[in-house]
Amino acid sequence: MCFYGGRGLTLPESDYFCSLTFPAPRPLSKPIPMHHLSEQEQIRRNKLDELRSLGIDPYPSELFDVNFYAQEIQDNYHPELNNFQEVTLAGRLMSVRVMGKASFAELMDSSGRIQLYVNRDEICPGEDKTLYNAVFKKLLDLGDFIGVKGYVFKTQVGETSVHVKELVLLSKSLHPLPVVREAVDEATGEKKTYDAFTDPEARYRQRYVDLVVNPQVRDTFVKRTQLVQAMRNYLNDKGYLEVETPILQPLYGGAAARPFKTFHNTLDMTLYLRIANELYLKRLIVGGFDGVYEFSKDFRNEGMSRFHNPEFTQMELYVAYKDYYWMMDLVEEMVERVAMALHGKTEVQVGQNVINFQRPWKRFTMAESIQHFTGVDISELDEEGLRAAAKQLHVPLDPSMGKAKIIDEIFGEHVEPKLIQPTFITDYPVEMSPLAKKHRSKPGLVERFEAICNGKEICNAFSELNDPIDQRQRFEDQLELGKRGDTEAMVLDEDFLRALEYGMPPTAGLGIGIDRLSMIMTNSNSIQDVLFFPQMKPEKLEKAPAKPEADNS
RNA sequence: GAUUCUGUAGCUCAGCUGGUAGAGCAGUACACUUUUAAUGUACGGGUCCUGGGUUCGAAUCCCAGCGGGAUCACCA
Repeated sequence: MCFYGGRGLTLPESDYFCSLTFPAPRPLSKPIPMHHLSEQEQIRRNKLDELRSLGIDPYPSELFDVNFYAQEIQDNYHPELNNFQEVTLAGRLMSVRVMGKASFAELMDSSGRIQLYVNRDEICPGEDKTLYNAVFKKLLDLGDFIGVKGYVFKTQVGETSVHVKELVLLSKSLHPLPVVREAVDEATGEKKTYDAFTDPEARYRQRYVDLVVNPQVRDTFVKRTQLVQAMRNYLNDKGYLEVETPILQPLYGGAAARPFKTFHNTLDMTLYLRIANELYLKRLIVGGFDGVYEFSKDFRNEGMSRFHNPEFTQMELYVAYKDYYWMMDLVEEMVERVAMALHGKTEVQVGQNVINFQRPWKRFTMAESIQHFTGVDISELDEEGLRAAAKQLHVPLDPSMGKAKIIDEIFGEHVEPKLIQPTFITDYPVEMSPLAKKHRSKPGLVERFEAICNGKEICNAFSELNDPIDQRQRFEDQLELGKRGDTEAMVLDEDFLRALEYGMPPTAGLGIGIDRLSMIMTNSNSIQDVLFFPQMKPEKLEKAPAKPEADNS
């Protein structure tokens, strides 16, 4: 069966490379005056025409079945085994070294790279040497997708290579890729990279280019996905239900943050993009599920930094009949498992530090941690005393700050940045946690913990507040804050209160920042490095020619 | 939002006290049948982010704007 026709310059005996009737050459493409073309871009466009005039479709439709990937050949080829003697590979052409009638090239597929050996008389066994002399040497460019068939061997210098017997163009690249090259320094044995594609703006805007030329970027995103999969597997094994809740919400809730606002035309109403999942997931616990979780994009209309993107990913989990101590155990186990899944060990290099996620993690109450790092015992202090302590510790305050906020400032200034190894901080002031249950024995505190790692919070969890009367009071306190101008104060969600009134079992809840955890697990310095397409201002592109207005008459 | 650095060829970067731009890689052409940052020779390639200003003359100095990075503030 021939399912790969349309190639004029390929070998007829191959399934993939069979020759059928040529497609009629299209009219030569003229330079399209959409934007300024560089010399190299124009040359590549000209090559399209030349290819078509040779009967070669630069964008063939037929599938191209590969039977191996570059990496598995690199890993498993042994000359004495004489394996990989019929391989079909496809990928981008990343380098070419022409040496007369033979050439070396590098093919990159989704797994990695492998060298190709292309010999004129092997790919052109007959009189016609056009495929080699014209197509391969002149009309192919770095970045083009090609397919090859051949056998694997080792060159004299020991490089595992594919001896190409057949070669086809699968897709022409019109935009030159950055040419990044690597070499091993003979003196030091270190790998050196030349002309790396490093400009952050270009890398983030054109992530596709970043992914093509920077293999470590690809690794980072694969690890991010593995992280999510490891968590999902863990939670599924426990029998919890993955669910989906609304992103467009008439009321936003579950966190202290400013929302994005949008509008639904048919309903004629304002909607908000969710800032957290909490209130919907708890409704599902009310509804009778024992354990529910959601990986969710949340949206917060706030400042951006290397730790903040306007949309970010959280995993929230709620489990009935549990409390926050139980949830700490779960977090330890789950994150340890993530580290193992990604690195095969519990230690992870992050910047200058090696972070060890092995259980058990250290646990301090917030007051203990402050005492440990500052020597000040805040647990018995009133607002006046806290203010004095903050001043002594050089923590800047403003007069509007209450007791809880002052404690939070001291903690943020003197404790959090020093917690490098994963550490649980427990028992927060009630004013900062309007959705958490009051502590069973410590007045003024709630049953809440955060896990801090590398100086940053990676998760936040409580014994969930399920007393509807208390919850209403907390919401009303938030409304007061809102009236006083706190733009992040929570709004009162009457339906959520109604749900609690029906009764919610004691429940432990968790929110874990997937982007933050990904940064740590991949040793990334910026959230932009763990988001494929971080939010950026629009790029100034040259204007396309004005489109005629659609005729709606 | 504040401070600061930054924007030059497809990529990485030079470009001094102002005189209309250079290098390496990439590209084009030729040579070369096991190379590997292949090599050799030759040749092309620029809206110096944008707009003003100063000047005989601006990539360079000044002002404004746009984009980006870093740090800080708010936040996860």
